[in-house]
Amino acid sequence: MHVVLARRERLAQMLREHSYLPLSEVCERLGVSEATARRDLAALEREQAITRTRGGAISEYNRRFPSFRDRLELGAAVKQRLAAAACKQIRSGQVVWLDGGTTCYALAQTLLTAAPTALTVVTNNLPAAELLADHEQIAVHLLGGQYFRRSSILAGANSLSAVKSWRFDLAFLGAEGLTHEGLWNSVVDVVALQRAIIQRADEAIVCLDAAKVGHRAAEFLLPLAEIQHLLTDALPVTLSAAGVKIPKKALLAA
Amino acid sequence: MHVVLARRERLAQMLREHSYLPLSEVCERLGVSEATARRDLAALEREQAITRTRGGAISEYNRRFPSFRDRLELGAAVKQRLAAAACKQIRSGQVVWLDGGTTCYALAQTLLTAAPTALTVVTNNLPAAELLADHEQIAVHLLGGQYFRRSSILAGANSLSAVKSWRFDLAFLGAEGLTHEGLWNSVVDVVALQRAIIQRADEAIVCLDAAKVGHRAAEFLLPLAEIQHLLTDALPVTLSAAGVKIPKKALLAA
DNA sequence: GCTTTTATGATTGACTTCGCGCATAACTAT
DNA sequence: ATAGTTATGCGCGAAGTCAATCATAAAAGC
Repeated sequence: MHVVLARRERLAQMLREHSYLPLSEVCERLGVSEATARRDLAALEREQAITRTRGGAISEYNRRFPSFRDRLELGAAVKQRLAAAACKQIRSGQVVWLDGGTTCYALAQTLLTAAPTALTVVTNNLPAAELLADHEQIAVHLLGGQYFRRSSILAGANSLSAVKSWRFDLAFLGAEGLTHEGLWNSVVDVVALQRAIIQRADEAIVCLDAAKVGHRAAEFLLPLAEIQHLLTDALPVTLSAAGVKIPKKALLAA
Repeated sequence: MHVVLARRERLAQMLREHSYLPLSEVCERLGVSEATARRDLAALEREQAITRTRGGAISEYNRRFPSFRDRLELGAAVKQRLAAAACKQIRSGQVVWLDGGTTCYALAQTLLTAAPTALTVVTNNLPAAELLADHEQIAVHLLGGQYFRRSSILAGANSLSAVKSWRFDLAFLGAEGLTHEGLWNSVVDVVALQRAIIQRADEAIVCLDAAKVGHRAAEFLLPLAEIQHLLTDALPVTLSAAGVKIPKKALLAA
């Protein structure tokens, strides 16, 4: 009873390190027959610890950047439209901040293909960093900080002080909500970081899909008046219905 | 001719993002038949861009932390012995630096299972950070810096200044070579970083497998006299044969 | 100690995936 | 245009994978 749980934990561990293992190797490493290996795999899959594939199993598919992929699917089309619009704001050679969250990740995806010339991207968004690290034209810098696996970002006091050594030409920020009061976000550390970034950026662009208009979150980020640029797919009607008054010149077309 | 290469690039891209795709989805997303999808997969596998599995393909297995896994296999048993010994030096509640490289990654692996109580791990080693981020008892902090995919570490000027906000109880360092002159490493940025870390650590432990004794590398790190602790599987005979004279009390048993 | 429960490994048959060959379609180059 | 090259889709047999069943071995409970 206990020995089997330990073995399964070991298996989950192995998968965590190897990301993919064919069944044959699972058998070999665990020293069990195919049948038992399959049973272990099935058990772990029930616990949502791994994902089975024909002939083996993977773990990273679930484990890495958890919930990130799911959220990414939500409103993917909208986010890509926003990302494409955001991409146009970027000039060659600029130093650009990329915020955490799926909206900014979508921008990273767009950059990867529609990338301009040389660019310095600074981010606390680990999936985005992984993605862009491939690109020859883009130098990727990760901000320091504590690693929060849930949100796949770096944040905390160290991030805050790390920002101080940067100046950004352009900063793309995400947010959880937008009301007549202004912008909202859910995590206090993230809000503090975003404020620091805005201070150090020549231009700050808040990227926000229409679904977030009219919603609050736990932490207040910015009053409306201080939003330099808002990039959204929300219609002017939607914005004014929520009491959000933004000067036209601050609105970027998606 | 061109259209097929573009499609394969798109496929590689898709895999980069999804890490695993079953054949059926590849067909669907590419809008081609199974046969063509297989051919594309086979082509990309020949280019070492992806790894095929029965029923699909993965990319991260190859792409993420490239060469890291390969190096990890080399002398894995030795590295694990070193890691186990290193682990014993760690006390509860300490702030520990974990260097880049596979030797320190092995230490992270050991920590994951044989973990003590609460611990703060600071590192520029991305694979290690990913691995440890799961652990409830371990707070993982990533140092800021430029992301170098080849070595899977963060380094550069920003890392150097980020170190200044830390103090470490314990620092585990890797190195590429050890001669009668002292320690060597291959990358200048890494050496600078290591020096800064040593300055800010109460105790610095250099972890080094026997294969590296007697080898130089491009950059000089530390003279013998300044090595506080050396953790190695090399025999005293081997060390003295290479002219490496280390006080006994500085030598940690592997 | 003996019974009950649980875990394991082998076997079986249904099903899936694989790569090959071939015919057709698309694309190049002269 | 037209001949040659390359890419594509389908069908096939071979090989691989899967879940279910069953007999046996190991553990657990009383």
